[in-house]
Amino acid sequence: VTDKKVSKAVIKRLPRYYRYLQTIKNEGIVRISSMELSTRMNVTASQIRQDLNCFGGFGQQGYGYNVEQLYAAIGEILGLDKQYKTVIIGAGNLGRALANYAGFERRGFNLVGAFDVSDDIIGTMLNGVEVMHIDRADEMFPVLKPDIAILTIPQRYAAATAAKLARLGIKGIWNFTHAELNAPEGVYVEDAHLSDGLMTLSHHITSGK
Amino acid sequence: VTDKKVSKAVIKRLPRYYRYLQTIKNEGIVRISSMELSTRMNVTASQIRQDLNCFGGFGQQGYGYNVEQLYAAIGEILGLDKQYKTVIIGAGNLGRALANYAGFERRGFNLVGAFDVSDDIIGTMLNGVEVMHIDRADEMFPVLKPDIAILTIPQRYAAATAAKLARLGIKGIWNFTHAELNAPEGVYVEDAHLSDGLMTLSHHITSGK
DNA sequence: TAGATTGTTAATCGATTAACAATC
DNA sequence: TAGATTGTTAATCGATTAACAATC
Repeated sequence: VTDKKVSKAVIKRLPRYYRYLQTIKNEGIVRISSMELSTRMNVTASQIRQDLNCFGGFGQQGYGYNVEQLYAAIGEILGLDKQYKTVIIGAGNLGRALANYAGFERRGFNLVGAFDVSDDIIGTMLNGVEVMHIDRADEMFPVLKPDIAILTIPQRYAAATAAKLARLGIKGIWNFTHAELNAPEGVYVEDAHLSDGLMTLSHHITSGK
Repeated sequence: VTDKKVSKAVIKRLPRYYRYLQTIKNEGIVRISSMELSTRMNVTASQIRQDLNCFGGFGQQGYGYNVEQLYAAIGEILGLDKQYKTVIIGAGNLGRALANYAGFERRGFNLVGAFDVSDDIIGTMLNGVEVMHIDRADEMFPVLKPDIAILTIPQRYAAATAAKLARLGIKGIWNFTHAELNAPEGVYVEDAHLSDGLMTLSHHITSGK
């Protein structure tokens, strides 16, 4: 698995390959050619071969790709063979839904903590952990050692909280707030701006696709 | 607001412009040049001018852009001046969280119905509407006339349900399931594959950004 | 009028697709 | 060996950036 120069566009396509390969694997298919896969996924076979080759030769001439093997390889590139300690920052509706999100634990994202500011929420249980006041983060982070923070708080607290998380040594932030966080050094921010999707949707409906 | 040939890349950037302009507007700034905006947003001024020009000349030479006006114009392009009737299909944790999502109503997305299959959930209230059994969709859709369906159900029911929604005349589907829906004719599908974001996040953490 | 900044065309860059030699 | 299909290079396409004339 030797990386060449891998463009951001390629990385963004990997989860999609991974999802399709999972389905194909579950159908009991053992091998697949770039051509077959391209038909299923509605992309060009050329792109598939080009993309996969960024990470080394997974295929075999005259045969194609071993589904199981390719699935595992992409999973590894995506870091899905690892375990991640995760905390929820903001245990409101969305935070709670994400904490209970099924695919979450299964994919190696283990909830180790949850924080909020509301008295109504603090002390309640969330997927096996007790929700604490955010002020206890400083004391708890060295114990919990979380890798990833899921940020589901109001926009106005986002920037300061992100800075604090960075200071406490978080590696990645999954950002569900409206704010754009300019990622602190060493922290990767993955934005999940739900409202952007909603706007794109409304645009397409209104303009008639 | 005359559309030239507008690329998909441009459309996808509009929500981001919209968000920034909202912030700038709230700061009380009246006019802004492409240069100032480019510094804030960390894109090139050239791209901003190019993008905005797809929809006609919003700016003025020697002056820049009127923030209020540009904000309103982009909102209109995104169809945010309209109202949309929305139904939740799958009133589990995520569905309920989205239904209660603050920015939702505010942006013109009005919940008019919610459907599920679980006896525990049917009959409960969700943001002002009573959750019904999905089998009642056929009877209720002609009454409710929803524009958008938010799909938060298990993957295995996704394809069949999407087909049903299309048959009942839905215009757009906000897809939170793992499944890739090949959009039925006349229906726009906006995918919100949350797990993709999580995979990208894990990749970046593991490979060290 | 002079200065500023857009709208727009041309140049560059990157990403996608096509083609084919290598090889299983 | 012959057929199939990859890995990889070259050609094309589209999107981004630079430049500048138009104009407020």
